Amino acid sequence: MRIGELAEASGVSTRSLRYYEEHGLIRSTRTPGGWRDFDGSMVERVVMIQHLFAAGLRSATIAELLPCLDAPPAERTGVMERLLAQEIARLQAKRRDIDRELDTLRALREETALSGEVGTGAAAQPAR
Amino acid sequence: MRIGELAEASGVSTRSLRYYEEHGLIRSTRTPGGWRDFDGSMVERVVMIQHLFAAGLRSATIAELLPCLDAPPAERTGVMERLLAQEIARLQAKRRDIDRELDTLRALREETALSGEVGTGAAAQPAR
DNA sequence: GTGGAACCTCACACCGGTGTCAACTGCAAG
DNA sequence: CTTGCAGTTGACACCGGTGTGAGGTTCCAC
Repeated sequence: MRIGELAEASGVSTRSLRYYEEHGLIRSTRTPGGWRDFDGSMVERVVMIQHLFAAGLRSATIAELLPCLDAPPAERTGVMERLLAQEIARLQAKRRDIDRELDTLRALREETALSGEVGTGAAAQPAR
Repeated sequence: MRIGELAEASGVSTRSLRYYEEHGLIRSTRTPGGWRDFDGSMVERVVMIQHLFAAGLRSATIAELLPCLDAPPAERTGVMERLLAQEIARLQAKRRDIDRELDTLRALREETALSGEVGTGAAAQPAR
């Protein structure tokens, strides 16, 4: 499939797809005329890449991580596992930040609503 | 207190403090010679601003939000409440995103660990 | 009154993913 | 063969918080 199709199928701009390729996140063959030709499996991968970007990973990290998807299990290295663990930890930290700020904002809101009531440590965790 | 002290006390660079002031996040008086003079209460505020940044708020949003901290409750407007509610909603959404990304990464990790097991929708939510 | 640290303003650079424009070429339908 | 859309590369801009440096001024301790 060509870049326009992939863009439409994955919901990512052609600009971004070229960027992904340039940075080794996706691969393509070329037609004799130089047009990119993508494998259908790239749709799924591009979507995942988007998720990883959304999670705050940078392209270099994703590039290191992606071999997990391609390589036969035997070749998966401890490096990748460490990378994964690291990213997971990062996200967990971020999650805690957000929780803390949610607490702050909720306290602020209660304060506003109650006109002066000082919410010391409000904000229980409602089910997600 | 002057900018260097505030920087040290809050752990934020003087550059950033000037930026915060420029964008209305903190205020200062000036000495006759033009040096910034910060109130001691700014330390706490700067720390909070940092947290809000960490949670992904942008300076403009923080600037709109901060009056909640200053204004006596009586003067708090519905606008602020709406803003608060909006940011809370945004953070909650972000939190859900992060949870989803954590799922993705955890699934990837399991896959790696299990050598080829295809994790379709893995990753239960372990207590935070 | 003087040295030097701390401050001032202004300006430019960076990161990294994406938008956008320019100038050019491939491909397929008429 | 022509037309025109879709593709190609390359370059520049943007966002927003921060680093950095130049060139000048203020403050304070000696």
